Amino acid sequence: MSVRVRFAPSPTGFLHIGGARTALFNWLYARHTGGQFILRIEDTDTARNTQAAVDVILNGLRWLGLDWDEGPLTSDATGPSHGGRGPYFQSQRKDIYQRRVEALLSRGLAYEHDGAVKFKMTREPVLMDDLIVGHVRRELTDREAVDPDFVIVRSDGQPVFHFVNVVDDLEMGITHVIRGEDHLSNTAKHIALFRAFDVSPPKYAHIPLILNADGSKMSKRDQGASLATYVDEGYLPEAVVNYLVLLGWSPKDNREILSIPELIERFDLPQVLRHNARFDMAKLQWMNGEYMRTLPDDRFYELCVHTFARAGVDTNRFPLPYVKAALDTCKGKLKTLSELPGYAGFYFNEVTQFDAAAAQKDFTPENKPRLQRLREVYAALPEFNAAPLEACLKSVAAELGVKAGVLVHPVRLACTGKTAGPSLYHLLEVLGREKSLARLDAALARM
RNA sequence: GACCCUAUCGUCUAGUGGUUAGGACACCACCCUUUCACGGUGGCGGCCGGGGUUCGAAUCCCCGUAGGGUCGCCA
Repeated sequence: MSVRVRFAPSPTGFLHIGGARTALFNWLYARHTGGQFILRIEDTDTARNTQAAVDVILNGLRWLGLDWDEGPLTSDATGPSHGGRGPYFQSQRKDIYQRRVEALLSRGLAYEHDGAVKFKMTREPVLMDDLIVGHVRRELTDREAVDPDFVIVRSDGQPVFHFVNVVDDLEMGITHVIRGEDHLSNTAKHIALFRAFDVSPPKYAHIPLILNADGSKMSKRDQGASLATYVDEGYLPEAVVNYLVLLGWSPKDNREILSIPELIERFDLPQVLRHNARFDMAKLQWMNGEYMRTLPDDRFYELCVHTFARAGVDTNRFPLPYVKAALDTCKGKLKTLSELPGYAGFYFNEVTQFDAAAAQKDFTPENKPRLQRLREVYAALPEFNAAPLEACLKSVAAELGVKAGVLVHPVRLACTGKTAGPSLYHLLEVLGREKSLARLDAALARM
């Protein structure tokens, strides 16, 4: 029997990073086994479920590169979809739920109570055999001992989560339910429901949760809880995917940077850990830097141009070769794209602000004649290229009897406004003689 | 309160009875580079506690403790 897994988010307006990982694990399992990955939208909460909220989910999955074999094609609940087990929006499946409720009612497995419909839950402990957690014997809690039955249809006619979730998994032929461990206790209810329908439940695999850095539960409000944060802050989807998969899963051989094809080949449920993991932003940053460094040039340019555009810098005003040359000096030096405008903005904007502490130290009266001398030499340089620029600076330093750093630091500050940035000689070459000398002059005027 | 899950460096993890407890991120030092980043070398740092079982426990069992989850006419 072919594997069928699903990701069934509720469109609340954002995609939780934990949800993204759940989707990833499901997707990887489907791809690993040659099965189907199904996307189902649990939009029963009509009050807050909007089409825009569905787009957040669809776009988030697309950004991560998690394509679904069955599910909606657009965020329109009544719109087109892929697959023969639709509709894939719960809001469009009311008659299916209705039929299932009636079936339970007619067989005496559910009953009406205060206008709602309650399911007759088993009084016995439920045994589960989880692919990750193992054997679990779920006893009734004290509250459940008083009344184990639970509502499956509210008095307003709306079926509840536990019910629709099970009915859909059943109708859609889901074979493996891979979801967060927060659902482990509820699984007893779900298993009982499957049995009431005379079908054997799917296999369950409960994955550990992602916690905040301090070990507390990661909720919507917490920094970094939304996938959008990583999109906005210039992370690469491949880095996010790689980082996420390592939270609760291990390839067991000390390797950490793994490509998607490698992940698909190696991912499996038995290697999923049982304990929760804390989110470590520093490690994600490191990993993002690793991916940034190996990005193909064209994609790097494209991402950089977008990043500048979002920061209000239109790089299209500059000749393409200039833009590319400028970006080439940044390649491999950034951990995230969001650092780019601050790192290389000087290529596209005038430098009006200088690092205060550095200016105090470098823009001094005694440095003025030194910089003036270097300016003269640079002005007369036949070729304004990195190699001669470096050689010249060094010979001027020697002539002046100072270390190269004495000239390097003020020049960098004058041309970029910062103390850190691309290789000095290469950035001067890209900037060109005219701009470089103008910036030197502006700095000299301040000394 | 009840029920369920979990527990190795600060963090992510390897480890399934015998290892000097390994790797990665972070941190520190040095090298490379007169910026930053990368890279290289070295360092710091861990089996939650207590009982068992065993010739021998990070590994198995029990009890604590701690963290997380669930007990809704939320999903």
